[in-house]
Amino acid sequence: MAEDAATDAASPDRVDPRVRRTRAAVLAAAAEVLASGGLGAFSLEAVAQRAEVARSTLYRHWSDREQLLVETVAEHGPMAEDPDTGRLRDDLIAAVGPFGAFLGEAPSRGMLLSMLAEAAHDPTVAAMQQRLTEQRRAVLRRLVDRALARGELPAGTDVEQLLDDLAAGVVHRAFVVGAPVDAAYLAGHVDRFLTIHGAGADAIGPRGA
Amino acid sequence: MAEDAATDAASPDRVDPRVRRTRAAVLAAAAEVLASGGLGAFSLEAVAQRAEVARSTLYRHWSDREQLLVETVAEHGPMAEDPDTGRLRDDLIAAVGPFGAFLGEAPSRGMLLSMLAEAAHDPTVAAMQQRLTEQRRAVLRRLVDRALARGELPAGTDVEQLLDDLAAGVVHRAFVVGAPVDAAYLAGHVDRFLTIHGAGADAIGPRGA
DNA sequence: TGCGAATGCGACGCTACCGTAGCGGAGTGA
DNA sequence: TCACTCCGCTACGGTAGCGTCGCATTCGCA
Repeated sequence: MAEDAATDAASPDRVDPRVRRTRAAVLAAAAEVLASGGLGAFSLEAVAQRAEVARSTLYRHWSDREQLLVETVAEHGPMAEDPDTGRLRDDLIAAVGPFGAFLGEAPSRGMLLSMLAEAAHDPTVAAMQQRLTEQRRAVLRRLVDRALARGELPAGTDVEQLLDDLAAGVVHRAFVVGAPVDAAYLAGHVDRFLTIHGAGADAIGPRGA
Repeated sequence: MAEDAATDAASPDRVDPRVRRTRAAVLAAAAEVLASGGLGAFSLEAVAQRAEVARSTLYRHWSDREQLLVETVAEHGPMAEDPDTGRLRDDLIAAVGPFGAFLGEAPSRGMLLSMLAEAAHDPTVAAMQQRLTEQRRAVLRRLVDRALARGELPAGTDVEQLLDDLAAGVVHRAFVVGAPVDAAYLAGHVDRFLTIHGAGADAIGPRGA
């Protein structure tokens, strides 16, 4: 399936540039379609047209609609970095920022919601969704663990609870309130939860404040 | 449209029991279809079959698919009571409990997610969704205001923030974690946020504890 | 320049669903 | 009982999307 190009020669990294181009264009187009029109608009016809690619070409790279949907969503999963500014607050803002901006916009929010909705009755999508969530969470957990080791947080801190609180606020704001997850919100949100979880006063607010 | 039966006679409440039965059966079936298969499975064919009703009958009560979808979702919106136990904690648990149980189950969770996904690119659904959310929020706001008047919460309490925190936790647990919003979770969640928001010690935990 | 692979194009049959229509039967209320 | 309303059934034309196929064309690479 996906390793067709990798098995035909001794150099597995060599991929026909046409293939690379086509796949990239299609996946980008698929994400756009999903974002703007939701699952209902996600037809191979629409994707092909947007990608300026023949519909038959899609079947040369993905076995069916489901396959393309899954891979499209998987592309837009991680969205988290692993900054190391030496200060938990700034690490969190740097890590969550891009992802928050992403799902704070209506189109991408629609895409993630479509995925969550699909996951509710499709084990394949649900498993992938679970995997992506854990992936993002792992990044944040690393940041928090480092801060804990530095003594920025009390020794008995419930890390999982902290991560839940952090994610809950962002998710609620994006999905329910429908407001942008911008820098100002994020800073306030992070500060609030650092306070709640007993971070020292010097760990909260803009650095040096 | 909907007031056909109401305008034909002097007694506006009288509705042909056959109509009442049919509408109820269809709306229930529609909710089931939406919950189990998501938006993709929400065809009039499927709804009619599940409701054990002729497809043509649907067109006698709803103008089109969209109409039926909106009314189906609107039926399952409020889900909030207005208990008055005299204690905020118990009020909140009583009010959120049924709704939490509803969206904690996979099928109904799927239904709400489908609606949210649709709302992301359909103004009609978005408006309705917004209305339902505010409706639920208003119930909770009333409880909190009462508690504030009773002195259960500090005078300067940020009520909207409290409501956000409450909703955020529930939404995150149901939609992202995918865990049931049961009584045990809810009690812990409410207690945590009452503590955070500075409620007196006697306002937290099981009554009398 | 020439070979092979990837793509474009158009067509095919198939399925599912939409929205409409008309007729006969059955339930409802006076 | 009788008129009226609602419903089941069947069929229709139309649209949209799926997945497949064969052939011509273009592109990448040696």
